[in-house]
Amino acid sequence: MSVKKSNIKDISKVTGLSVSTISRVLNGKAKQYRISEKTQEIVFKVAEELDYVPNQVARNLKLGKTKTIALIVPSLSNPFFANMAAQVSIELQKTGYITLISDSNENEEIEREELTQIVSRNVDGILISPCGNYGDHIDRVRSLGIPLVCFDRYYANLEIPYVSTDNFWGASEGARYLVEHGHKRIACIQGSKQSVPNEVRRKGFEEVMKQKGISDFTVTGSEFTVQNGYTETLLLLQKLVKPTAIFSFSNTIALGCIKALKEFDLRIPEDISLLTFDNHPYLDYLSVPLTSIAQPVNDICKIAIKLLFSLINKEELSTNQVLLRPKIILRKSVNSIS
Amino acid sequence: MSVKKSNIKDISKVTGLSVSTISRVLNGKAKQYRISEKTQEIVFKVAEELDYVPNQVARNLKLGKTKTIALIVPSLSNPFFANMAAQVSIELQKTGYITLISDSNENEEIEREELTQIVSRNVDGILISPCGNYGDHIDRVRSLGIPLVCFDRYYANLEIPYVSTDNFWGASEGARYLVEHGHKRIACIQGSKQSVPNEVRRKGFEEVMKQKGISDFTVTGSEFTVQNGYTETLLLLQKLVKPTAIFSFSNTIALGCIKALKEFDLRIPEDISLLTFDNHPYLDYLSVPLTSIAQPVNDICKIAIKLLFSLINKEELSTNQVLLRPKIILRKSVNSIS
DNA sequence: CAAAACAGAACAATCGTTTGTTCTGTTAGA
DNA sequence: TCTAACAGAACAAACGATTGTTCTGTTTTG
Repeated sequence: MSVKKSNIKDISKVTGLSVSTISRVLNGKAKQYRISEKTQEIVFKVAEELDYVPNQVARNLKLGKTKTIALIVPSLSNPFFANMAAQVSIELQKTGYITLISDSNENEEIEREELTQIVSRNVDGILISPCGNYGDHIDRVRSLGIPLVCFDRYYANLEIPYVSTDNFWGASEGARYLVEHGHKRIACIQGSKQSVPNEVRRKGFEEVMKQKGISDFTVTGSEFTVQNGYTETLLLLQKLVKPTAIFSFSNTIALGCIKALKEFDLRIPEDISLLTFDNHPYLDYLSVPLTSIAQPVNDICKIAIKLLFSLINKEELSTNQVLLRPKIILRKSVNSIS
Repeated sequence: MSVKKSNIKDISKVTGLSVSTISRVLNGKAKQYRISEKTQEIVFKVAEELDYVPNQVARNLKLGKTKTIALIVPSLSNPFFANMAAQVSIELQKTGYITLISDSNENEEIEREELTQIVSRNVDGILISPCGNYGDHIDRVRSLGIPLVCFDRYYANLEIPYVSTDNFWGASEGARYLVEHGHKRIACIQGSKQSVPNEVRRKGFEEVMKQKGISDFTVTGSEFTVQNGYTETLLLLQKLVKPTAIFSFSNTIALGCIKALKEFDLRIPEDISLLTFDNHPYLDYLSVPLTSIAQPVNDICKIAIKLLFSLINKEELSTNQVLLRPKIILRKSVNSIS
């Protein structure tokens, strides 16, 4: 029943040729080492017959390359990162690479452990959306000479290449959009303060509030979760004077908002407007289609991969810190008020 | 800048001990090979100092084990599989395993290639939700002695262990639920006919139609996609006599239904009822919360992993083909009609 | 015709571990 | 005092590939 996998030695035994010759033929180095056509044919034929597939583990040990990229995200169940993972996996597939995946569960400790695991597996490169405040473990990996690119989340103070959304611009645009629609009492519900994108968004938002001379705004919240959106919205609704618009910093937070608003029988956008970061196919089908600031997920992935491969190939990077502008997708959750 | 990773030889050089001794200490086999306490201390200390992490690739080559599990799904961007992936990744993490992920993109050819890649990497086990009609490539992997478990989708005719939803029961219950709410014209929109779950669901549905003496039903559609749901719903709405209820076989299909219904200004459930397979956090927030047949994703993952580890540990399996009952989550998309 | 040149393939070291076996002292027993 | 027993550690062969080097004939050249 259990047919053992065949290896290069099996081919050697069957053909009577040495393993080195076989290896060379199979790696297309026949010309270079002047191996005869006839020998090549034999090798290919027998390899085929034996259903030979090179043992990558052995190959990797010798070559120091694994044709493997690791992807570390804070939460695979978050559609945003799931999409990233899908993209990356499919993109890497095309180049013969395979993807190791790790969900750090927004836990820096786990992230550290997984990173160690991954490094010990000699991956050729790492794509990571780190979840913590400190990047020392990441920087150590980089100083080990392992190509690494951050995406979405990053460390502004470290010299680690990253690709992310221009969150300042996005948040500014979002804030302006609200203000220009007449909103003067705006509540922002943010995510994790440990996350650079969150901080940048907050700054962008606050900057516009200042520019526009709006003082009646709040920034609350602490996590990129439905629960956080729900809780913070409930708190907002307890206030005597309610905000006219909520600016949510993630799709998950927005869901929480919707839930809370529904419980209070408040309509979007008639009673309160809602603008959120992150796009998702579902947004079109919600009770009220949400106007959202769509991050260029595709481009972020593609560029992150491109940078990573540049590092792997030891090419010079012209830029290694990239910010891409998001796009505001207008739906129906923001009302014009006078 | 680039500090090289240290290996067991470096420790050997620093301590003056042989690599075998160091390996034994580090693997907790000191007692067994009577290595003195003092020597152990030295080894641990130096290993720590050198920031030593064993090279898994070398270890794997020697041991034939990689502490790696591969997960192959038809589409990571489908929330259903993304959730699976998140679950699996986190679950495996706990046992020191790491997850290789592959998105076959509903393409059997890609699935084959990825499978080859994965096998060549000596993974310890494979979890797969196969996307094709034929399981020969899967069976070949199994006959290679590589532990493999199918989940969600499987091959009923092959002796490959699987864990899935009791789709017959789920579809029957769903169908009964509709009939008992007075529906007599029911349109079923199915997904891929290549998928066993789809076929089983269809049979469950048709069985109930027969039992209940309902002849005015249809089964159409061909893909688990939004587009398919959209198209098929549009077609249904062209008919002179429209169905009173639509039974969608996936969350993606349901989204397509909603889109089409919206375009026709039809309300759910007043004008037409909608029942769907798959649950998702978003379903609660849709314009009308969808009543759904929730697959026990968590349990499927846990059991699939359990089976896989049984295979890995060469334990006897009492059962290796498991079907778990889904749960109908009542929301508001199905109307009672008289 | 001897030596050089070359074609064609084998040899052997290596990657970083693990592990069965062997080696070297010291201690205990007779 | 001699040997057996044992503690403590080193040796060396794998695992399956890759690759610089060497080997063996045959052909070409002067």
